[in-house]
Amino acid sequence: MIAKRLSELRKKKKWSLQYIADQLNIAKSTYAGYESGYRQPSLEAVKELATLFGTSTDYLLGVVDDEQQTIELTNTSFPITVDGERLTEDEIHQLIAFIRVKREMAKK
Amino acid sequence: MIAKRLSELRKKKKWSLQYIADQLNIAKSTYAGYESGYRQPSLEAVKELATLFGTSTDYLLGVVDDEQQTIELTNTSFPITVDGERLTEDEIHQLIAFIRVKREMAKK
DNA sequence: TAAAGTTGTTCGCGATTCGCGAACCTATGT
DNA sequence: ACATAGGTTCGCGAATCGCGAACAACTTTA
Repeated sequence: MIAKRLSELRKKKKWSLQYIADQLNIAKSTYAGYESGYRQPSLEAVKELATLFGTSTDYLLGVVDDEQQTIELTNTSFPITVDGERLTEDEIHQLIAFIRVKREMAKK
Repeated sequence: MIAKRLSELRKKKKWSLQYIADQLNIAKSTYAGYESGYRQPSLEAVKELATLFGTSTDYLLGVVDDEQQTIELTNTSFPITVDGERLTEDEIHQLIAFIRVKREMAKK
């Protein structure tokens, strides 16, 4: 599974095997092994690859199928900030209302 | 890192080494090696452990901490949705502007 | 209370897998 | 034609794996 995901992500980014190998400080053939399924990356390498590709290890390992996490504002348990300052519950509700009104008006 | 996390999680759940080993179909000594740091679990084992503990591989591997992740709107790394519908770049900018204006007015 | 389990730790063993450079092919550019 | 870059595969030595065994410290059972 990780082999397929790595191959897809790399092609999407149009990166070469050598480039990724350089970023992780491993041999080109080593990384090639990851993509072909001939080798399994170390846990450390998996972490670095997730960072490099801007995705999660859960995605690389196939635990989840979404490359990127999406944040649903109406149902989020995460703190949300603007300019580093956290939004209050009320502010988030205002933003949601704003978006809903905006969309409703766009329909007419 | 994974060793520490596994040990913490197992104790929190009050499970024995043997119980986890049975769930993963590996030897007790093998799992013990994971917790002591003497061995590294396979990628497959990491996935199964995340499922068993009800956590993410990102947490097990130490990519993220248990602390809640905060989403900075001005640095939108994730897609954001309201009622399941994704916000456009413009909409996000409007929300940011809205919050900034609101804060500025609150100062006066 | 003696015997039988349970738990967690560590060890050595054989087998597996790792990471590497080398070699090779194809395509592209000089 | 030659050089360069990307991608694939191979064999090698070294590192690591997963296992059962053995052990001490408790806890449970008879």
